[in-house]
Amino acid sequence: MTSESSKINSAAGLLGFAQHNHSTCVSDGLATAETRCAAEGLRFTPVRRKVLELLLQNHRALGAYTILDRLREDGFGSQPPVAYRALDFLVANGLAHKIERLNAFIACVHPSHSHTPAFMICRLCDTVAEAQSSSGSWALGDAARATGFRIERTVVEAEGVCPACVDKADA
Amino acid sequence: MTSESSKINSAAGLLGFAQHNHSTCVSDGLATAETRCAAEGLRFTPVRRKVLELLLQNHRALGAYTILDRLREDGFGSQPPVAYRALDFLVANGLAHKIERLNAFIACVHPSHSHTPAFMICRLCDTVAEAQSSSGSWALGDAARATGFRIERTVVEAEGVCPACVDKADA
DNA sequence: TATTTCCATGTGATTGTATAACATTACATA
DNA sequence: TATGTAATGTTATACAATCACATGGAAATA
Repeated sequence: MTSESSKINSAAGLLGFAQHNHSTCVSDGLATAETRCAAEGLRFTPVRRKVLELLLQNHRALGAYTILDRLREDGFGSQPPVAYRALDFLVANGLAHKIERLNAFIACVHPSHSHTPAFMICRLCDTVAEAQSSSGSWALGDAARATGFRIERTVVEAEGVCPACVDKADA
Repeated sequence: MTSESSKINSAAGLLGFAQHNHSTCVSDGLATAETRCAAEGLRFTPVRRKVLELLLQNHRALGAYTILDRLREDGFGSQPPVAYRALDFLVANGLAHKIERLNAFIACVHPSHSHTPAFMICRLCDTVAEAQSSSGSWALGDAARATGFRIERTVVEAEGVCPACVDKADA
């Protein structure tokens, strides 16, 4: 890696903030998940599929109980574990991420390769954009290596105001 | 900034993992807080002082309800808002930080200057070490500037195994 | 095919985290 | 003393996450 910028997707590619044809996000996401699960012998069951579909519907993070409500409407189980188990599966297999700052979940935008995700959260419109970085590229990595701390997972979440909301914010 | 390492305190200085004379941590922390509050016209009340003292007692994050229990033992109010308001005050004034990953709180180890904190959390002994970085130095900053996203706060938390626990982890 | 095994789903109950809403008290100052 | 403000206290409730246990179906094995 030559510069810090190289570690992050070009800004124009940041889904969520950028204009894009959202109609394909859901279908593409589900198709990718289907393929991946088949390839790895994972069971992409109806509940799991439904939850991923809900997460893909917009580039916002959904709380577990919001998801639960939608599941109930669709005739699935209505107790918390139903949602949490599906979410655990999706997160464990890189199809979704948990946004710790919000205690909420979002679909992964590039589930194909393993990565250390980084997020930008707009506090006004709640849109969440996922940036990509290679693992261990953060400055923390240096301090960790020096101390002997073994990093297993890293949470990087920036909170602020997205381009579309900047006008509102200054008003 | 010349290299990534320059953004983070030298590893040896990472309190929490490093050997240090802990007996002064509490008293020093309280004294610093006292001075700062006086200087800035903030009221360092008994509850707030007690909560900071509890947080300073070890380099671990405490949940709000653990704090609440200790407050009750000391004759303070025992309902959630009592703890949360004190914690809000401490966080707002840079005397403590919230560890989002754990939904828990920890005393700041260098409350003197404003900073964007970064944490290393040991999943075995629950020790949390705070590293320091200048704001905007993270790789995310580049992507943010390019997109037009205005970062107001950044959460950086690494989870893993601390030097002291590495042996246990591999067993 | 029958059976066993494993995994996923479902439910009820419980614990933990956080805030809303409102009443009261302590303190500074006019 | 009267008044405004900040802090504290209490009740109740919303939201997040997990435990324990029962059921059912798909896949593997005999």
